This record gives sequence, C-alpha cells and structure tokens, in this order.
Amino acid sequence: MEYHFKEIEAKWQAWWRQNGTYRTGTGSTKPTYYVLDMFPYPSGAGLHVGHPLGYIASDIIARYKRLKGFDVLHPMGFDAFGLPAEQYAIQTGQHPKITTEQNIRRYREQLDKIGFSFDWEREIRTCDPSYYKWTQWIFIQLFNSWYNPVNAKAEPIDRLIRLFEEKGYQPQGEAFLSGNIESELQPFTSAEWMAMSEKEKSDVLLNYRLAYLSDAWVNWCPALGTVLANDEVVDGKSERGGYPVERKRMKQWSLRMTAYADRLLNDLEKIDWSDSIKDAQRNWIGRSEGSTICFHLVDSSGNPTSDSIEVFTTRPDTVFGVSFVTLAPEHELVDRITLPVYRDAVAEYVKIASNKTERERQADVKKVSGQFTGAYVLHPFTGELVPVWIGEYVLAGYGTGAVMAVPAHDQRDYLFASHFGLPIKQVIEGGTLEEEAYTDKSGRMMNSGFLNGMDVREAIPAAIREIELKGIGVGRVNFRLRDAAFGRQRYWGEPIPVYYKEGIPCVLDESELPLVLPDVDKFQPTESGEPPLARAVNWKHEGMYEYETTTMPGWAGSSWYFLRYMDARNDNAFVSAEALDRWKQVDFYLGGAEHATGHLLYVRFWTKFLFDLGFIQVDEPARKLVNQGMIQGVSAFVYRINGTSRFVSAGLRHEYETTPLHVDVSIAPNHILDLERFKTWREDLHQAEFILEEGVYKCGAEVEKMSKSKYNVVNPDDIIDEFGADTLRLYEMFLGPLEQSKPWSTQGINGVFNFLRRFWRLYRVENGSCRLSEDQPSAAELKILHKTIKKVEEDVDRYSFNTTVSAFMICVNELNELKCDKRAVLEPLVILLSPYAPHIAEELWHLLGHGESVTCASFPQWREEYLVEQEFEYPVSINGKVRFKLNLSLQLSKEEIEKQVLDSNETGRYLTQPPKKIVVVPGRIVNIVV
RNA sequence: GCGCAUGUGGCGUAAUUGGUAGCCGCGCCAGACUUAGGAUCUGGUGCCGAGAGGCGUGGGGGUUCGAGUCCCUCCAUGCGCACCA
Repeated sequence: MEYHFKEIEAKWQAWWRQNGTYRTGTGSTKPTYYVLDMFPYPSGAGLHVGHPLGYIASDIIARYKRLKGFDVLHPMGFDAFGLPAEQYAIQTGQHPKITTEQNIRRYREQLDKIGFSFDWEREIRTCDPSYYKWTQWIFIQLFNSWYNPVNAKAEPIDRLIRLFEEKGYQPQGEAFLSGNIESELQPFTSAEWMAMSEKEKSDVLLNYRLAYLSDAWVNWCPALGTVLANDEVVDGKSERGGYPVERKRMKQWSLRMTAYADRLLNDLEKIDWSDSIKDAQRNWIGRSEGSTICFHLVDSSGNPTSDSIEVFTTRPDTVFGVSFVTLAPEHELVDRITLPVYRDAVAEYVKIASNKTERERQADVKKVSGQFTGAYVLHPFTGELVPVWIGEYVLAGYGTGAVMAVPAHDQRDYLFASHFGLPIKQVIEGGTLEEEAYTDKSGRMMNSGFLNGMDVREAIPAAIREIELKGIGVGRVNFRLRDAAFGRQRYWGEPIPVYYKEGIPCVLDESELPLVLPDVDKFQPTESGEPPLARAVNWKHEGMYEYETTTMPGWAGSSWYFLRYMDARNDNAFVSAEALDRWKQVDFYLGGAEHATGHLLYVRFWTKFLFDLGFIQVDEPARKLVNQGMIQGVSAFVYRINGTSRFVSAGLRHEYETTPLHVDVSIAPNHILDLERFKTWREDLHQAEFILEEGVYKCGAEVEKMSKSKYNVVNPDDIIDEFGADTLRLYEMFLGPLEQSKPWSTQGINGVFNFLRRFWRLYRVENGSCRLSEDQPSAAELKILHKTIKKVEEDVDRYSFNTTVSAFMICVNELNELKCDKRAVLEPLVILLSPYAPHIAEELWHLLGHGESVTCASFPQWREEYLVEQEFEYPVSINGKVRFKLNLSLQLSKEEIEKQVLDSNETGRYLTQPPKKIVVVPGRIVNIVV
C-alpha cells in the first residue's frame, strides 16, 4: 500500500487531540524535563517556514525525552500584546483584541498541522486578564521592593522605611543607594524623616523602589507616539517601523535593572548559553572600573567655591594630564557656571544639541563640537586652573555626565583638544602624539607627581588610593546598562496598576487585580497628547483617583511566562509552590538570537528579582539556551527600465537604466518569471512588456529576511499540502545545523519525501497490517539497528538533527539492501523515527498492532556487542601516506598489531630500512615512520 | 574601531574532535524497466590527466609520523556593540 500522508496526518492529529496524548502528567514520579520555545507574536502574516524550525527541533527533544522516561513540560502560547495590532487598530478602528484573536486562531491552525506535541491546556496569552493579572502583581512586588546592596538582593521596601525611621539617611551610608540614582539625596535624620509629609516620603522612596517614577531622558518616537527601551532602538530608529527616535525628558516609569547589573553579568558563568549571547549581554551591561574625582569650581578671583564637578574616569592614573573638563550639554551645572559673556553661545550650543535626534548625533560622531563656558575648576593635585567646556561627545546618562579630558591619552579628548587648540600634556612615556593619542594601558608615568616612575598598571590603583585618601573621589564601578523604561504611551498593553492620590503614586492592592484594560473609542493619543488610555471614561480608582495611563512594554509579559506554564490555570497565585518545586526552571530553551539584549536580559532580571523575594527557587530562567538560525527568504527581482513599463531579464539589465522591483516568489518558480501571472499580479502591470534572455525572463535573486513586504514568504501550509508535515519536519532539520542561518530553498525536499516513502515500504503494509517476519534478525541487521539507535541518541544530545536525518536514510538504504523484514528490527525503528516524523510513526506503530500511542513506548537501548567489528581494515601509512590495507582483528593489542604489520608481505615492498617508530591507533590506522 | 561567528565539490552539507576529506541528500551523466513519472532500480560523479599519477577543506606560514580540525598571520562574509570617559 502506498504512503498516503494526508490521511495519516489528519487521522493522528485528530486522535492525539481526542486522547489528550500530550497532556503533561501531574502526579507522576518520573524525572521532569522542561522544553520551552520562545512564544510567537501572532502577526497578521501568519507563520512562515522559518517559524517552525525551532519548534520542530524542540518538539523532537520533547518527544525524545518522553521516550527516555521523562515527564515533559512542552507548552506554547502567544505574546499577544504589541504594536502591529494597535497600528492596525488605529488605521481601521478594529479593536486589537479582535485582530489578535483572529491571528492566534490562524497560528494555531498552522501549528496543529505540523503535529507538535504541545500541551495546549497550558496555553497562555499575555493579553488575557487572567495572565496579566500576575504581570501586574509582579509590578506591584517591584514597586514594593528596594535593592539592598549590603545583602546584594531585593527586599521589601518596608525594611528600608524602618531603617529610615530608626536611623534616617546619611550619605556615608551609601550602602542604601544602588544603581544609577539620578538625584542627589540630602541627608536626613530619623526625626526629619518622621516629620516629612506623605508626598515627601513618597518622593524619597521612589529613589529606591525597583519600579519607580522619575524624570528621565527617554527615547521618544514621535511617529509611534511612545517611549522605547534602548534595545527597541536600532540605529537611532524604532525597531518596529523604523521611525526616527529622539531624546526627551519625561516623567516616566522605569525598572531599576541597573541594581542587578553585577549579578546579571556574573551569573552568565553558571548557565549553558552560547558564547555569542553571553558576549552580547556582557557588552550591553558594559561594566567598567574606575573612580570619581571632584574638581572644585573657582570664583572670578580664582578662589575655590563649594561647587564642584564630579567626573568618572577609568584612567585615574592620567589625572596629571588633565587639560580641561567637559560636561554633557544636559548637565545640571551648565546654567549655573556659565559666565555671562558665554551665556548666549552656550545656550545656543545646548539648544542645537538637544534638538538633534539620536540618529543625527550618531551620524555626527566624527565631527568635533563643543563650547567653552568661561568657568574654571582647580586641579585637585596641581592646583592649576582647568577650563570647563561642554561637548556633545559627553553623554548625560553615563557615569556622572562629566569627564576629565586627557588629550594625550584618550582619542576623543585628543580630537577635541586639537580642534580647539587646547594643551596636550603627556603623562605616560611612549607614543608620538603627533597623529593620535597614546591609549595603551602600559608604560612609565611621567610629569605626574607622586605617580612618576610607576607603570600604568601600578599607577591606577595608586591613584585611586590617593584620591580616596584626599577625599576627592571614590573607586567606582560603572555600567553601560541603563534602567529599563517601563511605560508606553500605548493602548494595547498591560495597564500599570497604579493610581495617583494627591500626586502620590500608589499601587493597587492584590485583591483589586487584574486592572482590566478599559475600552476606548479611539486608539490614538488624545488631542492633548495624552496616551490613549486617557480616553477611557469613568476609569478611576474608587471612583476618584486617576489611574496611570501608560501601559507596560511588550517585554513585560514575556519576562516571566516560563513560570506561568508550570501552573497556567492558577487563580490564586502566579504559580503554585508545588508546580515550582516540580519544574523549577527551563531545562532547554530555544529561540532566536535577536533577543540577546532584550527579552533574554529582562527575563533573567525578573527571575532574579522573584528569587530574591523567595517566590521561586532558581535565579536563572533557563539552564540551557540554543539559538536557532534564521531562515531567510530568497527574494526575486524584476528590473523595470526607468520611465517605461518594460522589464528586462536579469542578465541583460546592465545595458539599461533600471529600477529593481520585488516580485512575489510564487509567480517566479526557480526564478523564471511567469509572465502571465506577473501581468495580473498588480493593477499597474497589465501593460508590462518584457525583454527576454534565452527565451525566458530570469529574475534577480537576493537573500533577505523573510517578510511580507519583500514578497519572499514561504508558507509551511503549502509544503504540507504537497509533501506532508512529516516531510516538512524532516526537511527543515535536514537543511543544515540548527544554529546556522540559511536561505529557504526546496531543492532536495523530494529526497526527504522519497526517504519517507522508502521507509514506509519497508513495513510491507497490506490490508491494515504489516507483513513482517518474526524471525531472529541476522547480525548484519542488528548492527544496522543498533548503529542507528546509538547515532540518534548521540545526535539529539548535541542538537545535531541534520546528521540524524542522514543516519535514518543510511539505515533505510542498508535495510533495503538486505531486504530486511524482521519485526525485531523494524519495530524499534518506528520509535526512533517518531520524534522526527510523528504521524507516519504513529500509523506504523498501530499497524504493528499497538493500541497505545508510540509516545508511550520507550526508547530502545543500543548494545555494544552488536556493533563491535571483529575484523578491521587498517590503512597502513608510511610517513603519513597510505600504502596498503590489512585486515586485522580488533581483539589484538597494540603490540600484536605492530608485529603483524611488520611481518606482512606488504611491508617488504615499501620498507627498505627498519622503521624509526610505529604509531598505532587501534581501530583507526597504523603509521610507520622511517 | 571593539567583540562574536563562519569560510570544505555545481548546491545543502558530513567527518567518530588530530587518524583513508567529501558520508547523506539535491543536481548531473550513463543504463534498465515501464500503462512516459515530480515513478522505481543499477552504475558513475571533487579538480587536472588518455593513463600512471598529481592537486585539493579562503590565502600564506608553523607544530606533528599525520592538520578541515591545533598555533600565528592575512583575506572575505555575516551578526552584535559603538563618542560609555
């Protein structure tokens, strides 16, 4: 009987659904294994062939682990809040809830066709109130917590309040501060604390809360009308949509992720993630060690004042080379210190700088700009007067927003000094300084007072010691990582569970959750520029207090979803203690590398926070992470001759002035354009004429990201229709190593399809059963089986699925050659194949007479004794060159092999002198060195 | 500029991790069979060469009896970060 994939796949997909085959066990005593995919955002375009790549790989692992006796948690859900649904809503008035619902239904249909073993009873959607209730709950925990640097963990804010009540706050007790706290706190005593108003207390506490409201510089995207996090800005443009982004100061909810910078960095060592992801995170966190130094400002007669500028430097050793100090244009001291003569020029410079978008600033990187303020500071060691400048190259958000400029040993300072004719003072021997700064961290100190004669490596700690001794600064670690902006001026997101009572932000009580997203009449911002939620009518806490109108960012819901799957239907807790105890953390996490500095950092942050408060037992979300490569699309192009409706074939296009145009890959099979379909493809192409080459129109090809706008999307449904889901699954795995990006191509898919047909034929299906022999298999047959079992097992352990598919093909070829029809060989083979091609395996398993799903089978054990070769053909090489081959027993010892090689007739033909040395690798090779 | 990957036949790739480079699949060539197919089967297929043989894993150098694999160096491509003091 033929292999009818359509019937088989429909039949078993229905059967699995009816029988709840993939429901995760609860009371089982089996060991557990948690396999997680990054859940998709359900976009309107549907799944393309790139999406399932990772899902197939993780499904193989999940099914394999089940066969190996594990209780496997393998859930799926939808990251359902997000911009595209909202943009669509703004354009059409369609509620994003409805579009999202439709898209999810479509995704689900597509996923079901591929035969995944997801436990859909645990499905979660981030936009579901029963889910975001707990996202809001976690926000409340963040608001009610601070980071205690003494214990290096988050603690309830009540504990800090008690400390204030008992001891007040002294600046020396810096221990209370954490992260990049922006405002300088004034010290207060416990009595002063008690005397503060509620509002004053609230303001102080906001400096400590892990979710806090502050005036902050944000990435503002006018086109989207919202604030974006740093990882959502790419090249000065929004990640979604590519709109320009500018800097803006706003009242803004943020999460104090910087408090966790150290742990996020150090704990990378204890997780099994790829080097590239870890490096990207290290880079993003950007730890650098150095020290702060205070420079006192002087008055008009040159006497020191109480005002000072604090700088951060990683090169305190070069402090004697300081020839000016530069402030960021946004620095708070700029107004205060600028001399009247320079006021206009400085105001002008600050205005130009602040009006620039992020993108313009980046484009101007090479251009030096700056302005003198007229102010001077005292050099803390030499007492010399040092001019104070402002310059765009100094960033307000990093360090202290001020730098000490050492032109001789820092390239940016060098360019600045050269441009404005400021002195360049060498303090380290070496380098010429004629062309560029000498920035090596080695060499002997000169012109540097107490540091003279030291090497740079000694000078750095020595300088910090002296700076601390003089009380003008402290050794400090700085991070590039910023706190995460958490409010979005959008509708389609989780409402932030905060209301304002006399200007004081208050969080809702747990019992009041979820704070459900209210309906609004329109989805754009209000006329006064308020977020869309400001349109909600009668939406007030206790009928009187205004709610926060920004919503949470897209990454909020995905920062803890892995926990919710453990206990997805719990109404009383975000996850129960029993479920946590059972599953603990993700054993295998699979997803795209593009989330390296976004989702993958946020989810680690939230996990650590929940761990600190004792809600969970692990402080990392996933033990093992694998990034699947992207499947790119191969776009097809036609070339329109400028100003005409004539199109020229790719090979001839250089003879004309042309404009390339994306054309849908479906009307250009094998990159040969279907002229008739092209003409009807779009209205404006009816009149198209063509210049052909070799009788056809050849399209240009380019590998690009698969996307609707590039007309290069390949839908998995089409492949399934033609070849079946099992072929799709095997083919996607066969395409190449999982982690490698590759362009989609169906070249060779029929090789995989033919393999499945050959596999099917092996089982001799007739009239509803397999006509197999019950005889004992031969040694050769057993060897093929056990070799395959071993290979499949080894490959899955190193996520090498493409080689496994090859191993299956070899196995079938060899069994075919032997005309093997032994049940004892063919039955275990079905189990082996079932993770890869579950439908055909399930069908055969039942045809072999089993009533239960193949999922309930156990993975066969390979046995060494079937694999051992008694004889081995040894290539014998002389000086590395293979000369002859000898059949020798593998049982022989190294010495015996050597002896037999030398005694063989063959050696005489090649050896004219006694060998110097013989190298034997048993089972491999013999090499004779002469 | 810094960091991380990756370079192997016409193509996708493999190589037991230092041991006969090119498994498996696509494509191609030749043949068989046939109710002419997107079918099945057999043989062949890295390059040069009629052949013996020679050359071959981005280039160059090194270590080793032996290198796709290890070391140095250069080149190319992809990704990430980037005025971070």
